[in-house]
Amino acid sequence: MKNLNSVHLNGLRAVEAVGRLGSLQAAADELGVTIGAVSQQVIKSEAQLGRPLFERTPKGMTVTETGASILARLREGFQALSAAVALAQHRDDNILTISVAPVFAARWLVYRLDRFAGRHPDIRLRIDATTQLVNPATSDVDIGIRVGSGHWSGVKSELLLAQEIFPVVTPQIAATLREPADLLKVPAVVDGHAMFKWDVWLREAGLSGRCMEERHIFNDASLCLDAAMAGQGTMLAWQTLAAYALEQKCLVDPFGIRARTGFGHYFITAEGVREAQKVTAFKAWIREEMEESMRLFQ
Amino acid sequence: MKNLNSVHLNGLRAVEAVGRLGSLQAAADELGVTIGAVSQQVIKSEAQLGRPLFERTPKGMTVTETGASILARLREGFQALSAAVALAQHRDDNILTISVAPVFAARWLVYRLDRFAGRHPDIRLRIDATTQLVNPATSDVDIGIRVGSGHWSGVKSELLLAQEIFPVVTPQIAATLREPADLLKVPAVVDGHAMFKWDVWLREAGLSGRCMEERHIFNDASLCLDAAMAGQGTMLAWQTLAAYALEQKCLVDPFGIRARTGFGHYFITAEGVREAQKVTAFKAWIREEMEESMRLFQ
DNA sequence: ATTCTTCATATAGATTATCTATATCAGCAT
DNA sequence: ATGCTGATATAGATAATCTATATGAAGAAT
Repeated sequence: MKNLNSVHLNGLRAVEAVGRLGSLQAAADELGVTIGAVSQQVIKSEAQLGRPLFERTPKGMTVTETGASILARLREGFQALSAAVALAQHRDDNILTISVAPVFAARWLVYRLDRFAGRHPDIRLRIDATTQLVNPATSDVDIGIRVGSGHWSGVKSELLLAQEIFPVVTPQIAATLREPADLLKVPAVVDGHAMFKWDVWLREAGLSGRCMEERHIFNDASLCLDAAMAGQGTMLAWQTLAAYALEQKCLVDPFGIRARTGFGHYFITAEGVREAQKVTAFKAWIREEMEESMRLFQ
Repeated sequence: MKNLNSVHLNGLRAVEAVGRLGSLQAAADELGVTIGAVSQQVIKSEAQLGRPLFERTPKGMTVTETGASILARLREGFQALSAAVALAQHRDDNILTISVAPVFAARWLVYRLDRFAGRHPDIRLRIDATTQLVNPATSDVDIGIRVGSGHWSGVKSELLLAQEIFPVVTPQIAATLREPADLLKVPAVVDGHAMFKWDVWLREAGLSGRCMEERHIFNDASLCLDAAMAGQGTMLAWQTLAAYALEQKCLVDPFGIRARTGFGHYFITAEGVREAQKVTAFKAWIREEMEESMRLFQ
């Protein structure tokens, strides 16, 4: 599209408007400039293109034949540009764009969306599932939820839930366990991206210095949980990851021993910006759902 | 498309280029400006649209989700504008655009076009049939042929053929005529737009002061000739109008008396411009065809 | 820990594009 | 002859766009 370097886009727009509207006056009205400006731009554009596009008659300007086919394409072009601008400037205040980790979406949020729709029928969610940290001030996201230290620069973070870890196994495996030390002999499936290690829980369970039989490593926590649900061993899970599987009794926490990792679930919003009502409503709803979800851990 | 008034088209182009090429540097190369210029334009366009279109990462700029759909439309738009510019700047030197009166095209030129194609296989004609006088300097026409005085301002005119008029009738009507005065009793069909009257011919035929029985008036010379060919009377025709009908013996010139109108067929070209070779070739061909066509009047 | 590289942004001021205001021209209608 | 309509030309003001340069952030290499 380097050929556009040899012409002025404003001039092409003037040409298109005159061609479509039939006179300099009508084009000037639409473009918000004077007749003289449009006349100059049309004349200059014809020179840049090396071809007359209009014939001047006492009754006004008529399009030449080749001008007609050129104008048809100009019109397509400016109509597409206009549609782009309309799309950009359109504000649908009833869409809330949230950014969450895929695993959070898949293992906790997706099961609750109907309840959000029931509570807030006027708000539609747009879920951007990504592991990358997002800054709502410089992206088109309204709010994010992430697990981490909470110390991220450039954003406002608000603790939602302190992260606790605990082993999960299938009920069949759980039936073979009598005390926490029995767990040392169960193969462990490992989430390679996890920000914590087994020793954090082992310490909490009074088994400092001991080691798990770590086996398969997964690059996705969801896959890792699937492996545990398939009976391939135990996984060191956290609340939101395991909540639904626990609730459905596909997995159990055999001893109820939980260790804090020092990390947490945080809301992420733009710093120094007054919070939109839909964002406030969403946070309140998430807090209620989280509170209800955590009851099954007591 | 008034919404385009609130944005800068050059800025939208910078946005599109960055979105398509992935970096400020690549976009700057295509647009022929510096990185700083592109950066400023993108930032200003995001402000004008009221929405971020890119997320800035250490590896470069990535498109936001809504940015992607906006950029898709911008791309369509600039591709169409680029196609328009390419179309305008394209020079097909093998197309010759001529402007002739519709009646000249229909009654004389169209029957000879195969011979032009045979003689000049590399030149394609684009025939703009219109009664309006054309100025090749200010339109996209290369050459015109018109009947008139030849005194038109702003153009160069070159006599091709002096206009002569003569009555034409069907062979059946001709068989009933013995001398020119017999024609006075034949109904005359009249071309309302003709620049001459019957008295010009009557004077030449030695019938000054006499009158034809003028009947139906037509606003199109071709229709008028059709009426004559349908046996509805005599028409005062001129050479190029009647040539083909005479050649096919659908009509005859009963007495061979022709009067000069003072008008002529003229080539019309742009003043003070060196003639393109294809224009010269076309004129030479027309002169040969005209010469051959006029032989049947001798 | 330090240095280098890559990519984007900010700023000041120069250059170019675009605009307004006004005068003028051509053709048509009265 | 006059008035109206529509386009064009011109001078100069205003805004858009650009270059040159400095700066900042993040990641890679040492």
